[in-house]
Amino acid sequence: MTDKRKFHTVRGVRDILPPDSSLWNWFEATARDVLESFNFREIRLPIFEETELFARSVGAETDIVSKEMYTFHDPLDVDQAIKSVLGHGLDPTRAHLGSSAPASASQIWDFLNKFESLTLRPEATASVARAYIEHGMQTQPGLVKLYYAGPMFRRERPQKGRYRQFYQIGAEVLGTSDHPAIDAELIEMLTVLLERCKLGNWTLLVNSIGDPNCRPAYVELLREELRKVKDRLGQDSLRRVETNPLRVFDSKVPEEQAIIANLPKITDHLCDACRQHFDDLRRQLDLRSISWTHEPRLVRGLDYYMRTTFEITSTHLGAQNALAGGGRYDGLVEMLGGPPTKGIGFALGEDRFIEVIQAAGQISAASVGRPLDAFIVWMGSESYLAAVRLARRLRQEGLCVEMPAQELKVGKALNLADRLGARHAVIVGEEELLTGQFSVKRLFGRREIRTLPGDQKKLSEAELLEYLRGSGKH
RNA sequence: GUGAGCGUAGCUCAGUGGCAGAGCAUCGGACUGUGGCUCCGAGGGUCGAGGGUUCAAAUCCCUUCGCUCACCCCA
Repeated sequence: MTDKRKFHTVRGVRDILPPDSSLWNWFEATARDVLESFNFREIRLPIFEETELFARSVGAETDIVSKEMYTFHDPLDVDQAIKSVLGHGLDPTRAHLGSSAPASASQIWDFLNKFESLTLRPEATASVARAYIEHGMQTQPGLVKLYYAGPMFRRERPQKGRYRQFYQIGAEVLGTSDHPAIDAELIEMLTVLLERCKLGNWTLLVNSIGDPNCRPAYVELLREELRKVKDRLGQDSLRRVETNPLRVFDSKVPEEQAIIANLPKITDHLCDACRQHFDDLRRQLDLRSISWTHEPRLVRGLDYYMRTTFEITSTHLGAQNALAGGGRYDGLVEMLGGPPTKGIGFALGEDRFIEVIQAAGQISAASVGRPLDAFIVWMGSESYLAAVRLARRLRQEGLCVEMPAQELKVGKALNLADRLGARHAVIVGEEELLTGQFSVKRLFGRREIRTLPGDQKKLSEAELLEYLRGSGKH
């Protein structure tokens, strides 16, 4: 008896199939090209890290860390941990309590959590900071400019533009300088990528959320103001007044919008240094002809952000309309045990970029995918050998070639070539073996005008190569 | 975690108490050295799953699972 159960992807993750994968590959290649043109270099990072890294950098109280991470324990490590405890004559199920009471499952879990706890990365800035410290990159000349690409994991309910395994490309600038020109150039880089993707319907939002000098006082002010109107706030906002007043700005409750609009703006309460930095940033954007909108409500969710925050939004997406977001995080590296370091970066959502590129319709999988240059039609065992050799030769020359494994009737073969989207059919049969000339037939797509006859010519192998290479470019 | 909508063939869907259907797609034939068109045919289903009502359930009721969108939050 075989189990007939069908396997399927788990919630929130998905397969990316051809032809869509062509568009993904194009996008990634384009992004790499743009980022490297700004002298960013790729850093390849692990998919999982110590849980503690994310807890410390992203913030233990954030949604990401408190409820969205995929955390697990390496069985070997757990085994070792238990043995080491037993070796000290301790019962692992009781040792943590210091009493003889049996431990509950959750207490045991908490105990094991003290040992190697690993987490699938929910974002990658923490990993970059870790790598920067681990490899002593502060000794490198100039700024350290890195980019990464790959999947991230967050356990959220999926919806349009949001997945549990999603893909990000991010760029980070680390070093001793926090000059606003760095921030502006990073944003400029994003706009170049948007142009390369032929996207028009996007908006750049910028803000400054101050630094440890000025933000605490502002947060307190905000809390005071919110308490005055607390009877008009919803449950979510009410809770945030105490936990994290800045988050009230994220509320989408219609009744609260008027209240939010009247709240004091953080940019009116920046210290001199932060104000200067924000003013300079906007000047730097202006001199690059990048249009921006000051969005005082833009407060990013991760604890490590300070001063500059920015976001690119698109009208083509649903509720999850952020294509990319980022900001400055000057204290992060030091907080993780590294040298005092300035830093800024962004992450862009590949899933969302692809969505918007498809909606814009300027670039498609069909237009960037690799075409099938030739389909080889062969007849009889003698022509098969010649066909195999021809296929190898054409492929060596960089052409994409398909050849049926079994002999097909000519009509069938051409029909298949057509449906596969081949640009040419090359016929190898008795006649061609005798003359040394291959019959090449130009194929037209199913949608093209049918009255055009496929022009057919007889060419030697050398001529054939030339012909296929020449007509491949359009 | 919460709410709403939706689950019938590979895809898009019709069928609202009486034999499980259509279009597209796939495969074969008409058509053994020349494609798209046309025509003919075939395969493909636990009607998401489980239970209940009924002579009879894809259809009505209950439960459950899944998907989608939205909230929360973020890329």
